[in-house]
Amino acid sequence: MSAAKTARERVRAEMVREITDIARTHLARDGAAGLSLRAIAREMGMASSAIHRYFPTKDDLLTALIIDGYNALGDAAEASQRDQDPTGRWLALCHAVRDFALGRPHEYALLYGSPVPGYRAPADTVGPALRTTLVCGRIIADAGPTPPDPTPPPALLAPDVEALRQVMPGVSDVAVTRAVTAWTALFGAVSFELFGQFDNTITHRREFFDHGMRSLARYLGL
Amino acid sequence: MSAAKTARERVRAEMVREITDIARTHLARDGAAGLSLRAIAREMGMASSAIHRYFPTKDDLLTALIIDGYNALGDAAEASQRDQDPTGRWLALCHAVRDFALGRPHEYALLYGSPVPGYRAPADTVGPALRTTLVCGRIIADAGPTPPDPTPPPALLAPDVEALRQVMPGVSDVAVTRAVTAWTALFGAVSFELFGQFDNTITHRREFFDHGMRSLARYLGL
DNA sequence: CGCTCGTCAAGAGCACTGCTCTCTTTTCTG
DNA sequence: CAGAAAAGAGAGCAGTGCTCTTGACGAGCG
Repeated sequence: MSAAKTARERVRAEMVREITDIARTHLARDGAAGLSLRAIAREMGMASSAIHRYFPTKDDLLTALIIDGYNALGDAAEASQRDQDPTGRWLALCHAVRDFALGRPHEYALLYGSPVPGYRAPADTVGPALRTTLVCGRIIADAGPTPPDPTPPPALLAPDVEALRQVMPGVSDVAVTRAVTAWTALFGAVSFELFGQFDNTITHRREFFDHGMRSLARYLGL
Repeated sequence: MSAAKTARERVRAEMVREITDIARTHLARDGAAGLSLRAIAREMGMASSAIHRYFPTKDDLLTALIIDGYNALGDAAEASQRDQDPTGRWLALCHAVRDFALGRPHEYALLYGSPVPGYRAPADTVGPALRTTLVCGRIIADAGPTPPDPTPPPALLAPDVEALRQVMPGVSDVAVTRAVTAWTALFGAVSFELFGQFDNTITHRREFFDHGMRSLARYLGL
């Protein structure tokens, strides 16, 4: 009964798909703020008011695009995990994230840039968003023990570390916090490159990124 | 001859100041996309068209706000450098950046978040933007030699490293690339916290950040 | 002093936007 | 087949950035 929907429901799903497809095209061309429901409706040959039947609000459309974006990045991140060497897996993940960001910059900005003002991410986005994080967690968990750190995390952070350990079971406190730092460093590097902070400074972007991520792999004890 | 401007020029400068002040208020309340030239003009009791005499375009207003923002962050970064211990200076810088971001989130987003679509930063912004980076460079340069890294940067990166050494004279190749990685990690951590990636995950944000930055200090060999 | 010219403010107007409301048409269902 | 539900269309509201034209004001020059 899942595939045998009524004709109405099938055409509705098709409309939703067409709307998001066109929206993605416009997003890639003009960025998030350039998204216009009226322009999408125009391109589809329908009245501007009719599009609100499918996405009551522009935020709803953005949410759909964000979920799709997280899933696309999650797909890429998971697909990158073919190697068995932890360092190789980490590097593959890093480059998967970077390639996604460079290939679909506006979509990446939607996910990891400043949130669109007035927009509050609903709960539906956290699941897809977690997929990429889980890939990282698995790498850390599979890599085994990490060299001891001279200053372990303070006791105050114990509950947070415990919660984070859910995505990387069996990992030491030190490795958990280092993983978070490396994780933020990865997205910091990608965002800096994408948002122009490296303009007029770093020319060999890919090599620089690769070198930095290798350095972080050692920092992680991989 | 710098202070003794004509009366017209003085009132003009005052108008520009008032516009940017009101704009900053609106920015803090509604974010960058919520900025409205008409709303600012309304609050000043002037016609919406008159504001274009001072800022021909919305982008020009944004540029002014961005330059002010970089300078405010640069002030905070420089003011944080009282300590003599390299690790202390690094931590002070990190917390200065984080405090700025938490205190003026929309302004931080303007500087380090996704660029406003269609907006291209003019050259006037790179000078103020560099101030904060220079603080970091001085810390690294003052700290002295770094422990050797098993894998130095590839030869291809030599020119980039050389260019980066301008902001941290006398620093080894390894330390230069590590500094960039730590630098991106700092802003990655701040952006993740500010843009909600740590929601429902990390509760003791300040302590977690502090611990991560301390770990990066050791990574930097401070 | 008078006159011109640059600056500034104001108003109307254009082309957009998101969103709502009403009305009609189409489609599914009991 | 008739009624209900869903979808489309159009008009309209309030808002936006930006332009153009029209007047007023003041500073500098002959």
